[in-house]
Amino acid sequence: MTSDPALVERWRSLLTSYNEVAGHLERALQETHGLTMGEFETLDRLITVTCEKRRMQELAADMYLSQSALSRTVARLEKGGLVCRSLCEDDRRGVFVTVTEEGLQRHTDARATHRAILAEHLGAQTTAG
Amino acid sequence: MTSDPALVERWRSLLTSYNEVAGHLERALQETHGLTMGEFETLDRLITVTCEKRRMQELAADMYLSQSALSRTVARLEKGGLVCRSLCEDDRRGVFVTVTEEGLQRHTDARATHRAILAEHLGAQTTAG
DNA sequence: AGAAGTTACATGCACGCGCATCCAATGTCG
DNA sequence: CGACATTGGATGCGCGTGCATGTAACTTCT
Repeated sequence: MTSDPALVERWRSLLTSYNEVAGHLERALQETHGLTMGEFETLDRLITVTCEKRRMQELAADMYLSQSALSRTVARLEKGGLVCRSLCEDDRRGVFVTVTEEGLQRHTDARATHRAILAEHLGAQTTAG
Repeated sequence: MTSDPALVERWRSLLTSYNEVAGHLERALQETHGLTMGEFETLDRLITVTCEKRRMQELAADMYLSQSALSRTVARLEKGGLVCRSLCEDDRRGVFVTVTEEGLQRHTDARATHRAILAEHLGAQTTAG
């Protein structure tokens, strides 16, 4: 119970797989599209969703980024012209995030890289490297 | 081919699982034993192995940490008295890393926390949360 | 309405990371 | 032996993160 080697094994696999893929993904996205993995994932979440505007907290709930990390990530994306932050009138604490056309374009470009890296480094190992 | 939603799905699962577990693990290890996840994993590698001494690069190859990250991690562990760095006489560029008794003790303590967190946050989800 | 509590996001701070680079010790070749 | 490339590891630097906190906008309770 307390000594469950299989569990540790699974964790090491997860750790290895994650770092393998994340490392390559981060590098590839960065040097090809100037995007952090978190930035790409954020764009991805923003675009995948049906409604065009999303509030920060919805985004945060959807993904793994902490609230502060998301805040800064969106700030960076906005600074790069990839998204817009606009005030929510219903609840003026809230912030809506919208993808700009440039953001959409960048995401589309980056998606190719993304898929390629996944295929290369995640496709090989069936379940756990 | 280029559009393989299953692959992306797997990646998102991996991402979510990893961050879920890693987050809790990091916090738990930190506040209970004053160890980073990387520090714990390093100790773990050092101890699991049969031979008592390990060279930096062997360690690095075994785990996901980059060379620089490992260097600093070991430096921190040494500063905390958990490992010792000793020169390798055969190749005086090399550095041997040895776990001290205190390091062994700390690892044993932390292992319990480690297992508990894994059971709690990795045991629940069968393959991919 | 006014005070106290809660929620949404931003920000100061310290920290670990990767990359590029530096330094010392080997190895190679003429 | 001396010059050049290579390897093992340490370190300067910039960056993204989480935690704790700050600020503004709701909410609740009296």
